[in-house]
Amino acid sequence: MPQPNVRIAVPGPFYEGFDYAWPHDGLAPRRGMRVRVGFGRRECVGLIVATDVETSIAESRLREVSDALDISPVLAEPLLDFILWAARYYHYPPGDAIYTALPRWLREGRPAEPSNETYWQLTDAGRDMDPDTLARRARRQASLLARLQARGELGAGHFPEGQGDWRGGLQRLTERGLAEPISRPAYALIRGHGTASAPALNADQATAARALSGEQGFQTVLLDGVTGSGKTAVYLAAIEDILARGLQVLVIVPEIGLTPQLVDRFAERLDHPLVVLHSGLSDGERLGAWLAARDGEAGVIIGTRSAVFTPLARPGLIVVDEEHDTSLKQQEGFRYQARDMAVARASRLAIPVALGSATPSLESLDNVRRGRYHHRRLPARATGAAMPAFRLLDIRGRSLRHGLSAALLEQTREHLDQGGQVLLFLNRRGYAPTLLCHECGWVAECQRCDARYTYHQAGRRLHCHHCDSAGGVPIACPACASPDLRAVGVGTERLEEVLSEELPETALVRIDRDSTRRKGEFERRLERARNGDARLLLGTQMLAKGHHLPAVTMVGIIDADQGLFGSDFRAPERLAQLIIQVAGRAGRADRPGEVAIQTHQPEHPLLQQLIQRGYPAFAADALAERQQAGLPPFSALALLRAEAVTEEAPEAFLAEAAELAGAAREVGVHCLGPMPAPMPRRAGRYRAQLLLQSTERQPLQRLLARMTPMLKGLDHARRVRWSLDVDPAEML
DNA sequence: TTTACTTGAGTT
DNA sequence: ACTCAAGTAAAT
Repeated sequence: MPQPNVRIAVPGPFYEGFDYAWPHDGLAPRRGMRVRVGFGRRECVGLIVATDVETSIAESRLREVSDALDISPVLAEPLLDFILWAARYYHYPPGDAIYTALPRWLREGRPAEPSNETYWQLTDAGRDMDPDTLARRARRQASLLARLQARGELGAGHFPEGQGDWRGGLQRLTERGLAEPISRPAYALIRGHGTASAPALNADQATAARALSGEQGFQTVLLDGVTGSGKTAVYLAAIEDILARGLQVLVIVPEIGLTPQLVDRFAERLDHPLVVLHSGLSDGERLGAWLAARDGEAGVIIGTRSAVFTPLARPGLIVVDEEHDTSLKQQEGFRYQARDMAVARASRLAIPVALGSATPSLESLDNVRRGRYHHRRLPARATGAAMPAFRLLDIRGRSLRHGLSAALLEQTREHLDQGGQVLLFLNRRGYAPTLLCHECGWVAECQRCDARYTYHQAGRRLHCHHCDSAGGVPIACPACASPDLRAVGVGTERLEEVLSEELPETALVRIDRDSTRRKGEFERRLERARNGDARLLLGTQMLAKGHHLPAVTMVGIIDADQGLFGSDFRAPERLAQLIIQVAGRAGRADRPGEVAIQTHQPEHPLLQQLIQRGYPAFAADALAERQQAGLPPFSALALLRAEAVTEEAPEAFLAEAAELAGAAREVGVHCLGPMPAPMPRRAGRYRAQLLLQSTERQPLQRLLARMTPMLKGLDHARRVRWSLDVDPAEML
């Protein structure tokens, strides 16, 4: 009798599964179960992607599955099919795609069960015992008992690392019969208090929340509301509805930095256990949270982009917050766009999905125009504060004191004098982006990149922001020996120096990656900004994203020009989003805020449109430009990148790939390149790229489906590292 | 002749 | 991706 065969997805660059015989004595194979298989000379953990397979592999060469690792699928069929669909869409090997969706412990073949955690509860005796009556020598036990009585339970999570011998104390309480240890699955649940009451929603918010409560099945709702318009209140109202119906909600947020505030707010409001999924978790916590989502223990799952592949026992709603944010796109390995995957997943699950932003991506706005997404605007500021007034500061021909115009400084002074708080934004850290010899023009350049070194005065170092290499600052010019080396251009470090000279009385806090490197420093500085200790705030985009700074009355953007000249066609969109997001920090309280933007391009039409008529008008114009130029969302792009230590290999590989693309003869697909990457050499490697552009998605997808599996076999394939980026977010 | 590194083929 | 065999370059 022939054995039933299974097809296994194994990790590695394989676009097809591998067939294995299923052992006679084992349980029935099912899709989504993990197996251990011999693969070549090694063993690996793979996933059953098909059963009852008619294999074309000769019986003599067909190997048998070594071990079944699960008695039921770790990935339920709909989720497995969704991941496989995503892998096909991005032309990424399915085995690797499955691996990115699984917690590490499951990839390693550990059982798909939560580990056990021990926690302590009071016994009846412990409940009645007054901690003060414990022996005077047992101070630790008394305090533990008091904490137990206050909290109801204590576990490892309640004690920070290295906080004494709490285990011993609880052990003693156990011996006295006052406490008892309980073992339970470590699901990493955060208990909601459900104490905060629901704020009254205005009409717009209520309509939006109703659209998300799921009666209509799948629909995509673009929640378009300025900062402070109460998007979170809408999420929460919809989430409460969904939870009340016994379903779960998946919330995708762009970055870990934004999570604590959001998690706190959710926990205060919702009377359901929730879990967070982000890169800061230990492997055990991650598995616990993942299983809590899969087994329905958690009502709300809040996570960064990879959470879009989390299993859900009873899916009811997906929320993507800050849907325009670039960090929703994974930039290495499995390069998926989490927002797009959230919409696709919601569609398969027939549940609603909310995309929230004050500055929606042009892609989403276009989907609204095409009738694919519902547009829900939340125009009114829930707090009632007026929108900020914008002002362009023309700095052409003006003398700048280290990048700071007299007008901007003057306006800053006024606001400070009137008791306001001022936020200055400069997206360039370090002291100066260039170190130049005034005598001969020599410039300090990174040896491994086509980039200049940034001069950091704090550490007296030259630092490359692209490859992280660093060097000392030369005392004299290496080319002409002149000692006259000058820092040219402004970074946040220098701006801080200038500001503290100009405004010596003003308490200033700088927030960028350098000043917040120490653990907890970011929170400390943010707190100084929030409580008003610091009157002048200076920072990079770290400061721009999602932090509530209610006292800010003025925002200054030091250099808007970078965004207007950027090589990337999305640069203006990013700049506009940044300006609006930063502006959202201003004027939240009683006084209207002001936003001043320094630029050499005050007549730039997109900039004009943005400040005169707002983001929607800007977006309409920017979309029209995209349509003119045949750029996304009016065409589909895929970018094939290659890099190598030799200069020739990437281009040679891409030339071969271009030939493959041409041979496919897909009408409407254009092949541009090979061309050097915007930064041709980075970290000692030469980089080039090939752009595939198509008016319609379908022919491009067909082309990629045929071409990608052949790339591995190209003559130069082994001489380069290549990657394919479907719907690239940045053209870098 | 031995040993270190590169290159190519193949994984069911 | 990973592993092995075959091939080549340089150390003995």
